[in-house]
Amino acid sequence: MSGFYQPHPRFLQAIDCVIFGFDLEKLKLLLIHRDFEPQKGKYSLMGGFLKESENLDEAAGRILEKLTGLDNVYLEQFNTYSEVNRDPAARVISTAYYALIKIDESDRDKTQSHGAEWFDINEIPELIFDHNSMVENAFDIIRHKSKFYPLGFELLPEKFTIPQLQKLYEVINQVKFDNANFRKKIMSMNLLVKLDEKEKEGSKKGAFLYQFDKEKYDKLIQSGFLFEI
Amino acid sequence: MSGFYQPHPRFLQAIDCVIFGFDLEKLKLLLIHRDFEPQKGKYSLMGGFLKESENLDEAAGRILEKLTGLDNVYLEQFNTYSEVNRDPAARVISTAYYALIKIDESDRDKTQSHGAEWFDINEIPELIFDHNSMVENAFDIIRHKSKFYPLGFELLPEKFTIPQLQKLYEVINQVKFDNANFRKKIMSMNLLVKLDEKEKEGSKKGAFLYQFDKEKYDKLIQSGFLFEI
DNA sequence: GCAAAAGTGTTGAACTTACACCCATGT
DNA sequence: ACATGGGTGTAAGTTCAACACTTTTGC
Repeated sequence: MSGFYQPHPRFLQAIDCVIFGFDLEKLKLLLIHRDFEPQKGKYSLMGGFLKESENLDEAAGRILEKLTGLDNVYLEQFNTYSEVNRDPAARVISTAYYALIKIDESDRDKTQSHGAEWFDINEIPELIFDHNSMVENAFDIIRHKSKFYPLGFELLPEKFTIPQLQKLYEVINQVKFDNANFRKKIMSMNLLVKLDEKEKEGSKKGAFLYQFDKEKYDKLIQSGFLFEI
Repeated sequence: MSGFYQPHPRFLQAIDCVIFGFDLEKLKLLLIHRDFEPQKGKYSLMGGFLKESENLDEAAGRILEKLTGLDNVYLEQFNTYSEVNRDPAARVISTAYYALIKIDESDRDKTQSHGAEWFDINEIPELIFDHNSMVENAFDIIRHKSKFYPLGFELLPEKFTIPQLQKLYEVINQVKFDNANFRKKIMSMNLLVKLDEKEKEGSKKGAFLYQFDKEKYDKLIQSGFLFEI
């Protein structure tokens, strides 16, 4: 039974993670300052190699946990990179994932011990191999996908204000929205639960905090509802 | 330089193609009746293994050409499947592509010599391994993507009528559209060139033929236009 | 002449957009 | 008291969905 595939070549299989975060001001990316070979000293995405005992999703989760301490994170495969010389040291196929994490929940000790730093999405340094392409592709995908799926809430704290949510969509789409209209659109979906607390950092008046109601969203989806920003 | 990655395992890397076509009535998929092991006798997607000398896009193009004789086809990677036991014969990672082809241009001799047959998308038989999941995933993606990108024209002959275009979108989305409104929406985009010919098979009156103007589309995109059905 | 599909026109409802305006509060 | 960002209201413009209607032709 195991003889059919003998003549075909085998490849090293890597995983790279494009990790997005939002600090309530800017969209950020978590990058590694490499103190290991190859390309020691440069910046890169967090990555690793696939093991015999796991699938790619599991490997991506393992790698992300190692860096951030976070489990149960929004993590999605988006492309597999396979240029023959993408990695000059060896033929490596790399499957890329993007992760959306809540910065405030990540483990600072872990990220620091890996030499990881947050970069503004508009100020990404030169990265190794094809990692800059991976970042661009991932950003394009979340920009498009965030319009039709409630991805945004993965990047915000559990409790957030409407202006914070608006700011997030503005930095993702690199546009300005009218605050009155943005609010109306979001509210008309009935997906947010208003809390009795206010957030007072951002303004003198303070803004009410809300939570995303995932159960309600799942129910609405069943009945044909389309999320759209 | 080549010693860094030594301890990591290597994997067989396959490519599988979900090949869509439209016969002006139904959305179809090109499947192989396997007369080879493993799983001889069952149906599967067309696939193959990655070579040392090529990347995945090139491999997918090669495999598609072998089956259909077609070059320069709309072909896009959409997911990499890596379950540990997805192929019981060996650990194989498979990157899946979907192709949109014009049935009338494919090489019948080639497809027949590979034992390939067209199946209605709603009547797909049981396929080997995880190929049924691949088909479902690919269909979901083209359904979504065809709303915002002019994918449909890849499936139609060079010259087509508005009712044919409408029928295509109806079978992709499994809905019925109002013909007056569909026509208005398409026409308002100014992307079709009306020809002086009529198509007389489909009806007594006959319908005018049109061509998709790719150059105009590219120009409009530059200036911020959004295609949407 | 009638059935059937191609193609046009009209209308009210729904949704967007722009913008004026009020509210609460720290300084 | 006033500047600042939070939050509400409204009117005009645009798009959308439903459907009535006309056209052409093979039988």
